Amino acid sequence: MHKNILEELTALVSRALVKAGLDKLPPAEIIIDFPTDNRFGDFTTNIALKLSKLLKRPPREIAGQLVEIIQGEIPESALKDSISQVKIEGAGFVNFYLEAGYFYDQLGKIIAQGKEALRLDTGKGKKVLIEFVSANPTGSLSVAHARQAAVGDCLANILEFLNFSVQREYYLNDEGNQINILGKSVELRRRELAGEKIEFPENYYQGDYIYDIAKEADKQKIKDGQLGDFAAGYILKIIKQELSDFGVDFDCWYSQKELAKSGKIEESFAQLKEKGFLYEQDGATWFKSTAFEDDKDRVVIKSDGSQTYLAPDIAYHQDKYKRGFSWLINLWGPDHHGYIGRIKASIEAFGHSPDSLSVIIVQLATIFRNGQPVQMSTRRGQYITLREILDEVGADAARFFFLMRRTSSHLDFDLEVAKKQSAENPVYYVQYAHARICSILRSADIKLKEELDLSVLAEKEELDLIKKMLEFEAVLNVCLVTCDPYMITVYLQELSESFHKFYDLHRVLGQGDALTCARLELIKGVKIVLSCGLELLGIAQPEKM
RNA sequence: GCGCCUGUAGCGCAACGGAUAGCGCAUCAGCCUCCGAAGCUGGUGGUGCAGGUUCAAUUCCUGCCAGGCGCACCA
Repeated sequence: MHKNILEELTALVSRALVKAGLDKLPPAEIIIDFPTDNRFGDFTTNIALKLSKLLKRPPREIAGQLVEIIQGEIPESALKDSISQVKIEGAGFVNFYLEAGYFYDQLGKIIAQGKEALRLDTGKGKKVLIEFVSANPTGSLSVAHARQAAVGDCLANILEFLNFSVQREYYLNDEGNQINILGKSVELRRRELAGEKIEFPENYYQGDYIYDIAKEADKQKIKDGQLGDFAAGYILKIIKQELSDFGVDFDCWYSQKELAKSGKIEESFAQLKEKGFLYEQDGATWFKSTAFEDDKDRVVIKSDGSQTYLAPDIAYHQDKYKRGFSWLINLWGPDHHGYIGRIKASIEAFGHSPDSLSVIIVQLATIFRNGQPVQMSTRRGQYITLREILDEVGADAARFFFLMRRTSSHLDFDLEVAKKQSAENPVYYVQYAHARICSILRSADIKLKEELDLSVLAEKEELDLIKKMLEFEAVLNVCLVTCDPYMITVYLQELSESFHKFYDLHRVLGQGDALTCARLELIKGVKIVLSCGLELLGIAQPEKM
């Protein structure tokens, strides 16, 4: 049995190319793929089409030469029992048709090993730090944070599954201007509660939660000067609880205050200065980010002597590398996209490759209720919070909805649809397939002694289902390459569909021992893959609904 | 003005540059004496506009049109 059919086929094609003297393309150009439709075989490669221009020969002629050599190679290869046919089809595609036995072997492996059979060692233990949410502790988490939380956590799950060593981190903005304003907001509200007439500035935090904090601060007799820290601590506790209820747990809460105290900011400035990337102008200190493809240089110390937000951020990213991470992933809101250039510039200034930092811009989600967008204003403290979404639709539906569009796309999230327990709601479609399988397994009262023979699974729907299961690892790879978990949600709906189709046409129970037994194993396999995918999404795998 | 994201069926969306562009809702017609009908089958309906690259473009590039968001010595 082969660990990975894609690698084996790639190797086979590669050898054939060498033998034919046609190895003119870099090895990475050999791509073995799932065909768009399974009437074109089980795997396909477009290599002949790619070579056509280079060799100035018709693609089908090249394909013919390759197929001939490949057919000669097969008896010597590890795939000799698996490949049934290699054919040229269409414009010059080389399509591989596999023996059914291959699929039975793979199914058997999944049943025997469970989800471990689906695991890949792509990461080889590489240390990756994924930073996400990182909202200021000045109010409840918004919808935007909620989507980032879902995407970040799920991406981290996938990377862990692919054997990366992942740390989830939340950068905590626990000092600075916003915290000062937060403290003053609480101070004013406290005086108001004490009966004093106050003017509440527009740029202060308007939400009602400030009153709650003011009451608590009063009870604990917190001094005015401490209110910022007190309020931030109070809110942070709420944020942690919200995230935890959403199924998102961070390994590290990185405090900006601690960073400032550590002297690391000054240290990074000293290094930048030494390298000649800092200069003074108009009374401010500037980082020469234009040396690295930023639009303009950026102020790090303002003319009044205080630091901009960029100052600790430069040191923070530098510190990520110092802690041993070789791949940094940051999830930011779309309002931060202009920030990418300067942060990449800073890591380059310290000699790191800009490619070692992946910045993922998570586009906004618009909340709808019955088809009408819900208006939001953060400034006035009027926005839908993660807490409200959790209370209204639950963590499972919320996570699935946040993940089911490409991360770079806007997302419409209708609370009423997410609440519906019907086909309109894809999360139930997938969970229903899982529950249905569990139900059949519960009804199956069979203790068969007969040898299990999966080869009785010869129906089209049975083979389609097995093939769909085997696509799972390719889906994980797409998630890795695109740094986007959403493809899993698409895949799980497809796998569920294959299962429902099978279920509708073929009965599992009461089909005679041999067939029933094999079909039970088949649906056990589907359950393993569904369950694995749902687990990566952070969504429950219900046995009953 | 500049930058980012998005234009696919009446609506919401899918398609790693690949072969006959898929799915849900809506709508029309069917499928439960039988493992869960929260399911399945069939019908209707199609890539914003104009160029370019490619053997091949919904996908990549340029321009235009339309929508969303962002453009601080704020964080």
